Amino acid sequence: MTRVLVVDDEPSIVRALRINLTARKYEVSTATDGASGLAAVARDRPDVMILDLGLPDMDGTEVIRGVRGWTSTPIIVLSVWDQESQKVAALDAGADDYVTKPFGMDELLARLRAAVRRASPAPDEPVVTTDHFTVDLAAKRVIREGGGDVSLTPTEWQLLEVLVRNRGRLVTQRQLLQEVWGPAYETESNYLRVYVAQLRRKLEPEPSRPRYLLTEPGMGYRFGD
Amino acid sequence: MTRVLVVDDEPSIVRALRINLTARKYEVSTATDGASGLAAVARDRPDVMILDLGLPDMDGTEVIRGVRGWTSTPIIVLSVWDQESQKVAALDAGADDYVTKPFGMDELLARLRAAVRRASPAPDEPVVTTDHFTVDLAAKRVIREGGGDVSLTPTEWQLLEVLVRNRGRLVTQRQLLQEVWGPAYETESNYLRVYVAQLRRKLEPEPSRPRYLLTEPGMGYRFGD
DNA sequence: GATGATCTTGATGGATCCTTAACGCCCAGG
DNA sequence: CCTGGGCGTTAAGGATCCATCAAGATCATC
Repeated sequence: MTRVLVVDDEPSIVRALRINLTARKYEVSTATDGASGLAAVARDRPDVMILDLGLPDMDGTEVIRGVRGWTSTPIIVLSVWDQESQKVAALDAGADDYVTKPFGMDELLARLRAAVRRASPAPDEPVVTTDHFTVDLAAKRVIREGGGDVSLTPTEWQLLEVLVRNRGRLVTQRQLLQEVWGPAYETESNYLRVYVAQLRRKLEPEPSRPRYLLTEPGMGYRFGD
Repeated sequence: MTRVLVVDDEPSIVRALRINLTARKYEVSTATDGASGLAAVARDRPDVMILDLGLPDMDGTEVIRGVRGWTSTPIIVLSVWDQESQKVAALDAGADDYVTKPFGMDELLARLRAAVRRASPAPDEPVVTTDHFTVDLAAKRVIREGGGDVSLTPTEWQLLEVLVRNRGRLVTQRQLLQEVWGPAYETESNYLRVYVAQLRRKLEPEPSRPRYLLTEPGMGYRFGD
């Protein structure tokens, strides 16, 4: 069954969507602000997300970016203002489609079907290219600019993968340790230092002056392009 | 590698497309007006064409007709005007798909993939050739360079087939075991070692120093060209 | 039922990787 | 000036994983 997450602060809209979507055999979960919306995406792993841009706590594009950082779940944006700039910002941030309030339920359902259909066949894994190397997440390969493959151990690869999937964003030590080593290792920040150093030796042009694997003192690490 | 021709007179659009497409392993060529666009189709023989309707020198539908005169290369049309009539005209002239600016890159990429997929009835190249042997997936045969068939047992063949179909990509042990032996054998990584060794004896010029059947310690195997 | 090919299973040595601890550096605060 | 915390670096063990070999079990074929 297709899971839909509705994030909107207007109770009447949420109720209308819940009724219509449930009647059409969608599994519906809801949130009423950006923060709990992001949490709901992580928790429920919906197949598609319907997001109101006018939330009380966060800017809509921030929510989109927060979701896009780690999943390609389709996002359909709702907004009352028919402003082209806002539309561009939302789409540039990674939204898949855009519906202006007030909307016809039939149109929304059609776009919902289209979004789910488009997303299902091949959710392309990203390929990240820098000046010095290319990371191919699907092939689990790192190719140095100029030919040679870089061979990474499983742990090195997992760590790099988490950082690359969140590229440009800070990833906390706790999050890295949890995703690579598991929840029991949240405090073993020593592991991070060892493995970040190994990755730097293999990837950075000047390992002692990192350009891609950046330290945020006291916080965590960041993959910067 | 899939070749994409971008015809658009807006430098920012061309740049954005070039960056995104190149990062996803497309080969990109560009043109900034209709006449040079038509010339580029003839010269580069792209696998798919992205065409802006608002070109300075020609009407978009004319460009489409010019291309359709001699090839069925898929055409994805871009336009800033969301007018139903123009959309119909472009599609009637022979365009395959239609995207309204501003567009989401994910959507465009999805439509691009769909267009390429529709255009190529034989999705997989059934023959893979290396310097030392040729694998014919359709005929289920391996021919050594210089004549002579290599005879493989059924299990050896299945294993080779999975690796070759994913050539260049890492295939995890679990995936290999699941596809060759079935879901119940996910942990029998011993089987893999035995059969990879047999394949290496039969295919590799130096079985002890593999060139094609590569081990990724802790993760799986990879067929490298 | 005999034979040969194929598949499973176990054992061994060697290579690779993970963990852990120790040390030095830098910087902020006392 | 000293001290402590966070970070980078290195190296050595122990654990894990891999390649190889060989022998028993299974299967197909006649």
